[in-house]
Amino acid sequence: MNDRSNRDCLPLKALDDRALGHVAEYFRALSEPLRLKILNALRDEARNVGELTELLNCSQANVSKHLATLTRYGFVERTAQGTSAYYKIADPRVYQLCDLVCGQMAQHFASQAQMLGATAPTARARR
Amino acid sequence: MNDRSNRDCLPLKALDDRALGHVAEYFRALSEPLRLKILNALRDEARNVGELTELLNCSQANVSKHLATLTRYGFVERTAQGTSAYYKIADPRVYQLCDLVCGQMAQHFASQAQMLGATAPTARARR
DNA sequence: TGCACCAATCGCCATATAGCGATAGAGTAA
DNA sequence: TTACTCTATCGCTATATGGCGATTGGTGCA
Repeated sequence: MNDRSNRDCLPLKALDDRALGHVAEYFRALSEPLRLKILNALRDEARNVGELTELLNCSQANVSKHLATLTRYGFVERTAQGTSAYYKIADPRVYQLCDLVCGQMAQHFASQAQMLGATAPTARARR
Repeated sequence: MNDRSNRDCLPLKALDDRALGHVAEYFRALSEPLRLKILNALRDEARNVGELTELLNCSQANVSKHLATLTRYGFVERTAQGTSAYYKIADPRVYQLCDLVCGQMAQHFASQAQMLGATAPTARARR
């Protein structure tokens, strides 16, 4: 890996194939609703697996699996405490990502709505 | 803060399940290396499918399919020109997303390396 | 020790999708 | 028209992964 250079940010443009694959994996880690829910639930406070299982209304096995994914990519941190495992947000900047996406989505939907309103009494075209 | 203060950006915290699913889809659209390559190739200029196929060294069918995905989520725009279809970036802010991810990844790797360096004389693990 | 609880992992199934070759369809030039 | 080019789509296979129930492993308590 010839990855010296800037400490905190290589622009996407300069990424080689391997690094680009890592970026893709990073996005993939955020591409599951349940994982986003977990991040949401951890926004203000650390929680253990049982609490998350109850909050998210799904199986404990699933929560554990998704927490493992989030941990692997550095989104959350694990702290053992008795027989429990508490997870907390490791890097709050992940919310910047999500909020940025929300903003772009909102604008995308708005422009789509505008386009539909402007051009189409016969909607459905524009494929 | 349950108010929607900002017009164009609902914070992730306030999203209901459906919207959260959309955010996840958005991230998923960016979770394929080939799609990121396409966005990279379109960073400075519009290109048609044939050009992209050659640049990315993969099948034309794949390029078309991925372009359809990127179009569906509003990342690129299609312009027919003769028998060709030219694609260009629709919202340059997607690069903000990618660069943000790159920065977070870099920091993540750095802290991992530091952790390994502190605890492990056997380097090479790096991941 | 034995029991109770919690979390992580295993095996399995169902689904989604990236990739491929082949083909259809639209546009252009002869 | 016919022939050619370019793109989009179809059918298919292989792979990845989310979800589930069951199990294992670890910790604390009686």
